Amino acid sequence: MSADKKEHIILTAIDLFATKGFEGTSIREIAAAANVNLAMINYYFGSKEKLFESIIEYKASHSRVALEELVQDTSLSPIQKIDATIDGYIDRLFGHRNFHRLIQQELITHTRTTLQTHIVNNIIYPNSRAISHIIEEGIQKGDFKEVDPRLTTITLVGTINQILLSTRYCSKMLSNSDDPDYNPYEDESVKNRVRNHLKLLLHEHLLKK
Amino acid sequence: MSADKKEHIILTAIDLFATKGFEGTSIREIAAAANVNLAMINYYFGSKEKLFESIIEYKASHSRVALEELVQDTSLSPIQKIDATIDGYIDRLFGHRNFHRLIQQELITHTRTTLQTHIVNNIIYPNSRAISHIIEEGIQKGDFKEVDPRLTTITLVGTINQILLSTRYCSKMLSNSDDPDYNPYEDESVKNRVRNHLKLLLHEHLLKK
Amino acid sequence: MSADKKEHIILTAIDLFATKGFEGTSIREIAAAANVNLAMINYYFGSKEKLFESIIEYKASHSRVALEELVQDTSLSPIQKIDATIDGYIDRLFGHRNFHRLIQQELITHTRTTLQTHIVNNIIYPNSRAISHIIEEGIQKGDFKEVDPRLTTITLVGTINQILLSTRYCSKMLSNSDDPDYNPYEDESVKNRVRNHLKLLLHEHLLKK
Amino acid sequence: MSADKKEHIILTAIDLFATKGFEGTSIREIAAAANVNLAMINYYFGSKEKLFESIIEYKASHSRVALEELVQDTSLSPIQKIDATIDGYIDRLFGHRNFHRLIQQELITHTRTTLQTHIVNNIIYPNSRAISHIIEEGIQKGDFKEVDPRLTTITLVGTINQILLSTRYCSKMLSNSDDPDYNPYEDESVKNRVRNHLKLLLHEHLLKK
DNA sequence: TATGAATGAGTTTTCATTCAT
DNA sequence: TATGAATGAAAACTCATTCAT
Repeated sequence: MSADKKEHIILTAIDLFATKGFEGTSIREIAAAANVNLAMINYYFGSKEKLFESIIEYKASHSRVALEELVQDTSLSPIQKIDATIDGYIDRLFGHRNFHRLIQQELITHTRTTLQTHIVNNIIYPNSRAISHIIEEGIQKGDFKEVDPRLTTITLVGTINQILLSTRYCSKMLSNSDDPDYNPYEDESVKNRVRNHLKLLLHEHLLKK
Repeated sequence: MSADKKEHIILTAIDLFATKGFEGTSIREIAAAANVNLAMINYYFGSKEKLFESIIEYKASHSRVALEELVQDTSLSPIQKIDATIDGYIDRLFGHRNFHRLIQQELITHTRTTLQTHIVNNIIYPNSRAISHIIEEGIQKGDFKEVDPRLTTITLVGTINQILLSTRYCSKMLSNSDDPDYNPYEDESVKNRVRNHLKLLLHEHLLKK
Repeated sequence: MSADKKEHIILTAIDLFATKGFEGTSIREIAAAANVNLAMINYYFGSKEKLFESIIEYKASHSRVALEELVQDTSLSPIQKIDATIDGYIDRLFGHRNFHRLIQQELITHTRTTLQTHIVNNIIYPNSRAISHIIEEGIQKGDFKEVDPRLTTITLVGTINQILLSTRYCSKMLSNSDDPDYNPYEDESVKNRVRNHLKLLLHEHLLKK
Repeated sequence: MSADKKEHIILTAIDLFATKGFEGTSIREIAAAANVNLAMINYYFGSKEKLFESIIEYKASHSRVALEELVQDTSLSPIQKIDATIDGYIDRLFGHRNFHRLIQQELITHTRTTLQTHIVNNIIYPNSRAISHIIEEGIQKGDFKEVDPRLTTITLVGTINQILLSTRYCSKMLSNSDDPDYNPYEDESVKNRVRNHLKLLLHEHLLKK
């Protein structure tokens, strides 16, 4: 099978898994939506669960965050790194929100324990730890106040996650919209509003006066 | 069926749904875990989906938040209301974290559209709007800065949700623990740490110097 | 339980069985429709099947046809007996059409073999045989032609059954009506039309010129 | 699945549905009788109800009656058309008596309303109307008396249906047989007797002297 | 490599019936 | 006598997976 087709299946599966959940989606539906043969999915991915793992792997390799490099970067001040993190996070998570929702579901439920461990240890935690390191660096350098680095990280990540959680909630909260067709995630003004809020919030929280 | 038994089934189902998802949990499992006859669940709740709705209803009526009263309360200053909200939210959400996870899953996925609308309109959104109102009141009174009330609310809610999301992530982030038996949600020091972080964060963000 | 209540259940069950079939009707539905306790039906009739038998018994004793007496009656000529049979049959079957449909279903299918034998031997066949006897008597007396008495009986019974079979078919055929609320069986003009047709048909067929 | 296997399942289902009713027959039984996997029936027909619809469709396309052509045929006189109709009907209905019983059950009960409408409008009524047309043509041409065409049609159809209704009733009435193994529908003498009776009956009823 | 057909184990749901009171 | 609660058995249906080609 061409790599293109494999990718096509993965992208189709991400959307379905994200909106219907892993057990709520049948490989029959995925096959139909991706316009491929039902048996092919098992043939090429091995099983439904392996398909899920392939999705994780594919995304992990295609959208790795440059956070670790950011941490190492000596040309930027800690607060500049924080701003860069906010900008990067918002762009990336808003763009891959379905994959992100997938991950979150997998974290909330934990049927596939080893996979969850993998996700936490290799995807979620490293990113959070990198942000924490930036904050710790700022504290050490005397730029930042003696805040709780881990919880500050959680606030940053949690705010974005809360927005990504539910289109409906997000629309109601940020646009007072009940229109089911409105997509707040592709509204640049929403993105800017979030960016500004987070930067303001964290500057106040982190920077010494 | 006695109300006790009905409640027992609901509480059992919440835990299972929360950890394995709605589709990932069979009513067989629920029946076994609750030690009741398989057919009884359908007999008394009508269907698996109706059981889910019963859970929402039950929880909505048993754990209604006193937020609206807090908004109306004239004896408290806006910042005191924010502090009370943080204290109340943390206690309540930590205590009902499984139900809370259930709700979040339902929001991420949206197979049951009308139920989701119900949850957003009647449970999630009213609480968030109440918090926003407190912030707006503070701004009007001149106590608070001209922040974004909605996004500030999202930060408050999102931080707690992020912590509740995954025990594993929370343990790693807040206790550096890989022990699968450690429960950070019943660790008072964790709760206090979160409380202090949120109060500090929001005081800085909201209060005029 | 009062006899009235028992009768009420039976009458309710007849209507449900007639329109949804025996296996297509649950005793739960019957209990709900008759406004009685579900367990009571089993308690008083023993089982669903026994309820069915009770229906047969009840109807057999409450609407027994006077055909046998008609056969014996020496004051009427054979053709007068035929006319009386037509009149009586139409009135009775049109009035009890739901019970009649019940019986017909039971004859088409034959899951309950002994009950079917009972119905044929004690309800259906005796009536048909009585009509055949009248015809045979007419032949013997020289009033009637040498027709096939059994098949002539079947034509008489079959014509009425065909009309009773399906309200929709009957409405379309006899009234050109597609109105789902129209009830041809309570339309006196329809009954008269059927009566006249059958009498004309059988007079021509039976009577010597 | 091969068309043969599909046909095999349909034919098996017709027999079971005809003798036990639709709700009285489980797809398990059908699968066992047809020697196919239980899941395959749902897999290929979609559901039990869809299987039923497939049966109707299959039969409708495989045994369409040539009645409409008969109506148009100008080389035959009306009474010749009637005779041809009788011959054709008897052969066809006797041959497909199980499917015919199926249809009749579906007409008596009416759980599946739209399907019933389909059957009446597309299968039953067109045939009856075609026969009525022949009779009307005979009346117009002056060959036939001014009879009731619709009721005369019902008599023709109803007589055959009455015979097909129940093997037991038919055996007792036409052969005085209580032998449960006797099949009157494959007895040529029975068929001839019915043919002759109907022709005699209708000739007398229709033809001017 | 690719796929239509097939299947066994699982699901939810419905049912007639029985039980405890 | 009467009934709300409970239950075992069976129903229809769905599913991921495998097989034969």
